Amino acid sequence: MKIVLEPSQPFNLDLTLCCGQTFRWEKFGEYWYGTVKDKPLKVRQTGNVIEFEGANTSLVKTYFGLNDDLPLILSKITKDRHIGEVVKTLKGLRILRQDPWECLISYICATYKNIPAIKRMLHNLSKRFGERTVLDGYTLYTFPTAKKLAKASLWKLAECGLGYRAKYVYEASKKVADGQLKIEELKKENYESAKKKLLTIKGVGLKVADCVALFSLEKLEAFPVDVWIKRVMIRHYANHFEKEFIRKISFKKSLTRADYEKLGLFGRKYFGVYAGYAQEYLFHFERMVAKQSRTS
DNA sequence: CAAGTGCCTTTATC
DNA sequence: AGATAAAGGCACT
Repeated sequence: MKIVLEPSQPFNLDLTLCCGQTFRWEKFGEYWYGTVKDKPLKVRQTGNVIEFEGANTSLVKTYFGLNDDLPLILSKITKDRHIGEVVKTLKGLRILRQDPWECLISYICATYKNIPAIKRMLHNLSKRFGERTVLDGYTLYTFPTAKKLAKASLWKLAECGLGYRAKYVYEASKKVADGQLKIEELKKENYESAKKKLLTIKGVGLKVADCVALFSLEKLEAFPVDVWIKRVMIRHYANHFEKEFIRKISFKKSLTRADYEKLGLFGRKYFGVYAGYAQEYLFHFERMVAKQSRTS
């Protein structure tokens, strides 16, 4: 099937899938292959045409954020010269609407790991506990359900490379499997309330909760603060904070709860209701710059 | 190439 | 409240 994008609505599939918000898409030839919910999906973009197989148009539009009015969002978050440059460079990157369950487990696993390692963990989990499907001769695995992971042994989860995260994944799986946590329902709640409930899960701190809220619960005002965003704040937004605060977070390796809240609140106040978009643009740009300066 | 550092952090403890 | 340590193991230098 096909979607023809409005010329006024920029979209860049490669950027959207490569910027680090999602971890399980793979490109084979022309097409990107992945699974959404429990179905394999392939997608490619040629200019303003999106071709796909495995889902209906409505799901594809929702999943890839194509219902967002991107020009409006980008104009709202463009508050200064730096973000202006970033937006210009990465225009077309959209926030996905991922499956909340997969997103939760992904970001529990993501703590204190780099992206290649996160991809490896999630691939191992899916290969071992997900459903195997084949599309165009490529083997794809669906993300395992909560029930499936709740029945797995801690030892087998750890074997997927989760390390100490295995117990968090296991506990979260039980909570979701037995209905203690209705994660889909959190979409209906506001940002603060959804975040509060996510924080009751072990292994979910402020950063993970913000990522799940932003990437799967439609909370576009969430502003996750990780090491990269911390660097962005120090490099480009230091004048919005006291010198002493910047000095302190530059020196310290990890943020205190209060430090995190301060940076997150700044992000939401400064960039507004679409702060999450600003976060992802700034995040990806900063990582690209870092990569470039390494290879040059 | 080996060894060291860092990783989209969180929890436990004091 | 804030500081500190510990936690798999992989990826990069």
